[in-house]
Amino acid sequence: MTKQRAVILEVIRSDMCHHTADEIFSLAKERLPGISRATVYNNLKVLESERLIRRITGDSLSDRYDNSYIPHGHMICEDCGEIKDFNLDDFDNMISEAIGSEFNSYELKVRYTCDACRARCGKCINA
Amino acid sequence: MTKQRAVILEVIRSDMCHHTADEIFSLAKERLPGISRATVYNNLKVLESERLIRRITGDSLSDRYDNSYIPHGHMICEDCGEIKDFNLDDFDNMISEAIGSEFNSYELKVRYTCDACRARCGKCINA
DNA sequence: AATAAATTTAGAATGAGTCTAAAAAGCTCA
DNA sequence: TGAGCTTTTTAGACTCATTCTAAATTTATT
Repeated sequence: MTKQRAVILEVIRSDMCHHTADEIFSLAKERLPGISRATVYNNLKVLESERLIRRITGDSLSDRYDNSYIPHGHMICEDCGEIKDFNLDDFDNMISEAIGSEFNSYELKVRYTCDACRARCGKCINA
Repeated sequence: MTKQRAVILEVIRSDMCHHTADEIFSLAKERLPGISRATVYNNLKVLESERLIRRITGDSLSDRYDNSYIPHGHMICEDCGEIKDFNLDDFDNMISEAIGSEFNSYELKVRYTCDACRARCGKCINA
């Protein structure tokens, strides 16, 4: 565990946001000004292979990283882009039954409009 | 509906595979040799906005396209990469309850090892 | 300390997808 | 039909996230 790797892990664990590699790079840079982008990418891979974080794909142009390796649902507001975690009871068993096999992991993304964005009347000039 | 758009839609509908934009471009080119990559990308967007196809992200480097707009699960073998569709009973209601809101769409990907790949003994020389 | 192995770094390279501006094809309605 | 307008297509330039590379540095091992 190099100091770079430790800082990257701390950055990811310091909040519940789902940061992009570039955001993680910027945040890590505040503490290790010399850190390189490649180091961030390298370590994100290592940390995921060590099951300390989880990459989540397809929410935006760039991948994001979750501070938990354990699969769970992500709900994404299509208006403001906010991503929140959620869980489904007994979901692992449901999936196994549905696909007729054990599985390694899953990714579940739900796109919706959050309350705050729904409250805003999209048609108003003052929206 | 231009002839380019029609051919692209036919390519996607002609099988149950989940093709990449580049595969669709190659297949369309067999029928319309002059077709351009940009046209394929443009039309994939148009077709999805018309709810005739669905883009699926994060399975590989490039996005893939599903010949159905209706959300359903994808099971992806981590060994051979094959993607198959599957469904979960009453899943829409489950999600709504879990997130406490209506939603627009979902994406569900399960990574596993398919029977064929599991049958192959990864350690054999003749695998 | 000496050697080997792993990590970091900067910058070049890759590649999916987007953008642009000009040409072509489709519409519309007189 | 055809003049004028809109939409689509095309080729190629461009963007940007990510990967690769090779040299320098750090860490681990004897």
